[in-house]
Amino acid sequence: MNAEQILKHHNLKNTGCRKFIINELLTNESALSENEIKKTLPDLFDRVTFYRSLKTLEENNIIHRIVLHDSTVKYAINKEAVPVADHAHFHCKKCDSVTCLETQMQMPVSLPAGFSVDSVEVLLEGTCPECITKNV
Amino acid sequence: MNAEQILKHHNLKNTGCRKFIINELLTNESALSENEIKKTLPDLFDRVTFYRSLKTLEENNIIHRIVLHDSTVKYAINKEAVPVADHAHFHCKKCDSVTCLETQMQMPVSLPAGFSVDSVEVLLEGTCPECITKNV
DNA sequence: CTGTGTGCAAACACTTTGCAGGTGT
DNA sequence: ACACCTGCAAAGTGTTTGCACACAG
Repeated sequence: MNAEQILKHHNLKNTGCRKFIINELLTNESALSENEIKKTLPDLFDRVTFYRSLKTLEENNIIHRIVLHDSTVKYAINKEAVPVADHAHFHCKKCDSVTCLETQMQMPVSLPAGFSVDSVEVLLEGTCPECITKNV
Repeated sequence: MNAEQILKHHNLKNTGCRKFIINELLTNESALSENEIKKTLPDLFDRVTFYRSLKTLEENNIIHRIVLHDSTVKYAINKEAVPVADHAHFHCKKCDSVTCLETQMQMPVSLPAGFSVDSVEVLLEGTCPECITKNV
């Protein structure tokens, strides 16, 4: 599905900013921050429009938000094959890229009594394959 | 160990703001945000001093920083019994409290090939025991 | 006494809100 | 035509930096 199809499928208007965000995320392996999304065309859309579009896309489960340990926020496309609830994220501290790991997640802790858990987020940090091979 | 002992043990000067932060975190079950720490005495120390003290305490492994999915930051005391690297955090969406779960963590994903992992962070979200019993 | 911590002012980055005008359907 | 999206201005929040003074060791 391309950007226009995705938007139509979610009954959202097919606007420039939304299409642009979806396309940037579709053509990119890793999750992107707002600034990284805008990198190719920095002044095409207003900052505010970006925030509102990102919010809309997130609310409609087209993208998901990833918050790193240093508080930076990145976004990634939701893929059917990789349900948001069930995958972990990998943050490479060398190149700062964030990847959705497509492997299914297991419950990481033995659930303590009395807590009711709605969602689990897992963030791995380390070095990604590209950086490991580069730094030989 | 009390606040002064902790600071001395880490070769840090025994200053008011540092003592205050450590004491607030020691006397509290849950992790606290900057604003929550300051709640009891809002104007005792400058905002900037808080940030610098929090940074120092974090760098010296006296406290650790927890970033929630909504980007808010909380801090918790490092306990010997609960190594930072090995415990998960629980965020109650009802009362907004954050708890360090003292149970040992298992590796949540089957490690994909080629990635080198330094650290794992796990954030559970849901409802805490107190809120569950209250809302009967 | 000396190096470090603190307070104040200012700047910066990120995000939200209100409103007027433009656009998709 | 109408609802909704966008751009601009402005404000709010969280955080950092520079500098002069104060304080702990």
